[in-house]
Amino acid sequence: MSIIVSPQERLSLRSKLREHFGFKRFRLGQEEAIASAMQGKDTVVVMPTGSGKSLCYQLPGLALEGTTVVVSPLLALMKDQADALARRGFPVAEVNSTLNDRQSKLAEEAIEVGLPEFIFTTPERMADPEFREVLKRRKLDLFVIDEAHCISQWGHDFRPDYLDLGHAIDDLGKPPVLAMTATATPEVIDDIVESLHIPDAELVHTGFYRPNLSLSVQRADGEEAKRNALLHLLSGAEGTGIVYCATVKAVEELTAFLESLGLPVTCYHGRLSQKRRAESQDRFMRGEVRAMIATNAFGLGIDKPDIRFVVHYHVPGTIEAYYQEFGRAGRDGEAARGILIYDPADRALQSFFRGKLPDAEDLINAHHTVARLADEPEAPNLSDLMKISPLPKTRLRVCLSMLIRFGLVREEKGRRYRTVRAELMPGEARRLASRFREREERGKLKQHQMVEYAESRSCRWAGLLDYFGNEELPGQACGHCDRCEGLVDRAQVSEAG
DNA sequence: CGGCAAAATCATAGGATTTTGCCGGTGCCCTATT
Repeated sequence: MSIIVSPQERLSLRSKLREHFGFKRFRLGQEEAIASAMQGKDTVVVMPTGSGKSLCYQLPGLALEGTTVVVSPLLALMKDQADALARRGFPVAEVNSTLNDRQSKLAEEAIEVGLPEFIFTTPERMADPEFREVLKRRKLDLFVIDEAHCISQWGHDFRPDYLDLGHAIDDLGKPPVLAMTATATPEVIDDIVESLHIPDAELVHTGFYRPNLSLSVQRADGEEAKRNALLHLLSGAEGTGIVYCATVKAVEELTAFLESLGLPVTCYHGRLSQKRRAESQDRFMRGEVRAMIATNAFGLGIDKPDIRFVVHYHVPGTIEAYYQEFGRAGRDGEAARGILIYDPADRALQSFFRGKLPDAEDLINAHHTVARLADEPEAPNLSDLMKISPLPKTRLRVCLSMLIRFGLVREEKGRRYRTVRAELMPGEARRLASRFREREERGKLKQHQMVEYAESRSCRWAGLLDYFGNEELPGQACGHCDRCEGLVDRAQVSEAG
């Protein structure tokens, strides 16, 4: 870490910590991250879940003069954070689709007069030039991206506005940027730095090792074997945990199965109504169930310190996803377990989910769709385009965002689109699409590395730390994974003998 | 990509084999109805 904190600065930061939050001391990494942000530097913070990342933006946001913008991936997450600050008496504003016209107007007026200390919003809002105009009238002291790995994880094929944050930051006059995440490989950090246009960012990294989490992999072939393995685990496990499945169908079937055996479980996935999600999450948070059966929709921002186990019922797509998911266990520092139930047959599903980035044909299709409506008096918006496009909605949006970045389409007021040129030639489209090949190859490799982890014969933690960038274990073996528990026991026996 | 089920084919009439079709996660936001 290259951030120097002078003794005076240290004193001043600590007094602010006491004054605003009532804490006496900083936790690992916080002081460096805060000092960097306070000095107006761009900063990337990589800290495990539950180690106090939020404070890294809250303290500078309060101490510095100006308004702090916080970009969050989920409305629910945003609400939690905004409410927490509001409870401490700090003025906050949320800007997102939950506001009606009147509320939007009020929020905008409040921002214009500089009332909120913190403004919480989404990458989609940041892509709106009109909203940026409102922000431009204020002095911004810090621009925060929470869960910044989403840029790399979602930006390319799911939420393209994540990739436009760099443009938004430039447009706002480059306020100091603070990007925070719990999970990032060196490549993902590069991705973040590049797409936010912050090449000289300071990196504050507290490491990935979580000695209270013990890891294991259980091979089980076929549904029956997997169910038995899970039942065995649940019967031996204490406390509450999460069981991750890859599909909604699997979540529902497994939940029904466990309930039929009288086990108190609940479930969560993206196809449940908001109401049922909230109910299910509440039951889990209150510890009323043994396990939450869920897809990867469940997890971001879940702040339950005493999750005792995380089981993966299907092999996840990448080691990052895996680390992030099992990492939700044991935030209280007490012992907890991460167990992967591994059936090689499940790999196929992840190959599908890896999906493919737009190809030349998709780009031509999207461009052609915009061109077809060029003669209309008003430029088409997304819903106009969707009516005549052969592409599904998300793919169309991703293609549009790419075409804008390539300078082939431009966006007009009110999220309307016009072609810059009447036609996109196949050769050119192929050339553009070929830029995504490398990313696709990387995706394949990442999936392969997850499989290698599952099939590995060496220490699980050593493998993970190596994946995240050569971090070393404190000792030879971690002593708490299925691969080296035995070794340590034997070593201790021979020492004793 | 690959598992699974239904449909089609083969070959010589009930059943086995091959082919085809379908499905699968994550959330902003906006708009039209209740």
